[in-house]
Amino acid sequence: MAVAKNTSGVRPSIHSVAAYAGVSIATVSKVMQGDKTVRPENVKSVQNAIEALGYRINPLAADLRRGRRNLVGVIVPTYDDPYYASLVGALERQAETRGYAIAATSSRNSEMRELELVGRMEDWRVSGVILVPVKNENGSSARTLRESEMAAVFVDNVTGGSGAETVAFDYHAAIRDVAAQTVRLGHRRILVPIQDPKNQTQMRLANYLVEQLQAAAPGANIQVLPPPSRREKLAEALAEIFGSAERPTLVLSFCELAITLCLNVARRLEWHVPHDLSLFSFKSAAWMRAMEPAIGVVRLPIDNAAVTIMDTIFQKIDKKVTASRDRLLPCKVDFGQSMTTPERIRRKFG
Amino acid sequence: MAVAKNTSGVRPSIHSVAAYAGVSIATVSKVMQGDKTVRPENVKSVQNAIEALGYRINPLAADLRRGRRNLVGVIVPTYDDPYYASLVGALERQAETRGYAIAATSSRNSEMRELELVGRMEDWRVSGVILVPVKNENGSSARTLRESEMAAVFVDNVTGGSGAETVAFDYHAAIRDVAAQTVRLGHRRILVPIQDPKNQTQMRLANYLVEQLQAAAPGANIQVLPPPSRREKLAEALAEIFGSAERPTLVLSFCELAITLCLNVARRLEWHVPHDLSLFSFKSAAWMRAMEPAIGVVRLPIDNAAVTIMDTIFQKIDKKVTASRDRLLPCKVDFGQSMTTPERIRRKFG
DNA sequence: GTGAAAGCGCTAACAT
DNA sequence: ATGTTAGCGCTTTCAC
Repeated sequence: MAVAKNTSGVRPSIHSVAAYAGVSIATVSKVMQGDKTVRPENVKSVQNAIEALGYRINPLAADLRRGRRNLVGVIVPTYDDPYYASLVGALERQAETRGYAIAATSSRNSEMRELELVGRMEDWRVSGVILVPVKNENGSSARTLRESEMAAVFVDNVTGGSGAETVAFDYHAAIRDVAAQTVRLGHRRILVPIQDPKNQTQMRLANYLVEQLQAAAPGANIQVLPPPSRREKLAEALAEIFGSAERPTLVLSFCELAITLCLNVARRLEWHVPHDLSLFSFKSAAWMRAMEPAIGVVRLPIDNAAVTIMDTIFQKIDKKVTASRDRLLPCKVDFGQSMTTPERIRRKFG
Repeated sequence: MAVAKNTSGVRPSIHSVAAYAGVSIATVSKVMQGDKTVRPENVKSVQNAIEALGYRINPLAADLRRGRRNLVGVIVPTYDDPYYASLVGALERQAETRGYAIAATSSRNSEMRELELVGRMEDWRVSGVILVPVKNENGSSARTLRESEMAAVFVDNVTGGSGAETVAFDYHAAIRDVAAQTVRLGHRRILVPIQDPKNQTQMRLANYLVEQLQAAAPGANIQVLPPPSRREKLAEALAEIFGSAERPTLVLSFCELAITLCLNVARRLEWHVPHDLSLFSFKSAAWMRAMEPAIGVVRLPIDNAAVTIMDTIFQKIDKKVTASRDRLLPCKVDFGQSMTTPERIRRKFG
């Protein structure tokens, strides 16, 4: 039956409920936490009081008293990376499945701010922190975090082997796949555009790619292309590269923009992808999959990652701690139709 | 001078600081809030104690006592929309400028969840809530929010004129610009793909666009294309539309995917954009700007929006309340090079 | 200018 | 099974 809800400005406290129900606040508290040792009729009258008054527990008071909160902090470098945005959403879902909420923050790619945020999480008495580090899990904010009481999991930008709990994507396996396919197809002139030389993880991966390629195809011509100081110059740089006699037959890109610009070059020169130019992107975007031909991409299992991350952090929160592990999640390489052998390219351009 | 920091597991409380400094906790509290009535030497010794002990205020306790928090809740439909993701980041910055933090959550496009989140914000005793409604500012969560003690601002998916405080983008002006340009160029066969018929705001805007076009170009053939049940069917639908004799000369798209697919069609049929097919996208994505020719887009002033939103909500928080207003932010129409007259199309196809 | 004391709303011993 | 009580760490009167 619907009851007239409390309509005054002040929110009812546990005392109001106790008074209304004719019991003590301890009993109300017990009912709130589902304690089984309360007489059914008292449970009933407390529930009535709660309903009538529109009572809701004050988590500030409860958490202050209990000394801990069902809250995990999340720190990502930026929301503007669709993967991080998606990760935050997935973590929110996972946390709520377990009766927790997340406190999401962004470090804006600043290690200094990252450190501040770790401090803020400590102030907020969160149970754990999920940190996607700006750099890696060995910086000062990471150290502070590990030395704190809070459960900590480091995600994505990690080196591993540092004794911290980490969850990352197995980019290396993906890179090996792509390198193998590259060599199998016979490409020997390869362009590798990168997005941001300051992104340590990306640089390590680009280097790993180059190593793999050079090991499997000795003497291959591999050009790593950092972004020019002015973004608009990238188009010019690409135009020049593709105008040269030693033009690449394949682009393996860490940079979304470079993919777009390569498509522009191809269209202008009436090259067809993949027959005149092969493409592959390590960063997946929806439009790349919708293109014809579909651009090959690496896709990250974000939802799986969120599950793994939350499993991991709750093991630590619940003190079911074993040794810390580096967890590696396989990612899916989807070659699409954007890579083929460079034969036609050779025929066409010599 | 560096001092040995407190290294025990427990965090120092205001009592430890008071004891260390040889003053009362009231004095420590005053020093923490910058009260001017404390003797300089006491300020000094309290600061020493804080430094020595590594004291940090417990915001849970402080906020519980004070009855309010320097926190504003943010509820967006999803983080996966780049605009919302970007908005959350911008709001985070703005809030922190004013000494506040945000509590970001996503309603996952569910009005039910939106309502729950409003309740959660109330439980959390936030000072205000910034709500990007799933539907509009007249739903039950919005009503609950307006009836609460919390300052409320509704953003983006709003109808206006409801007496609530709203901040939205002036899509209508942008649509009028695009419609005017369309008519000026002489297009009379126009395709309008939409992303999601359940998105009320988008539907209203699409209808407004159609009205504008029909008013300015009576008898024009305007086809609104909702997404097929299976996403993959969209390519087929487009192929069919562009294969017909009455093929559109212009696509005004509310759907990013449709733009990509139109480019595919154009490439396959060897049509050039804009000479054989004109394009415009109401949703801006980075790759569209990098294309050659650059696709015309509408860009939203997200940073301005964040400033306006925070200004608005702080006026309400600080009780500098006047009447509620509907604020409209101009957005930038950037036509790029993807629209031209349909002359060549007529010549080519009759 | 300072400190004692009350209390924010809750949880958890502990006594009954 | 229930109630009393003592705090959690802080802010804020209000005497002094």
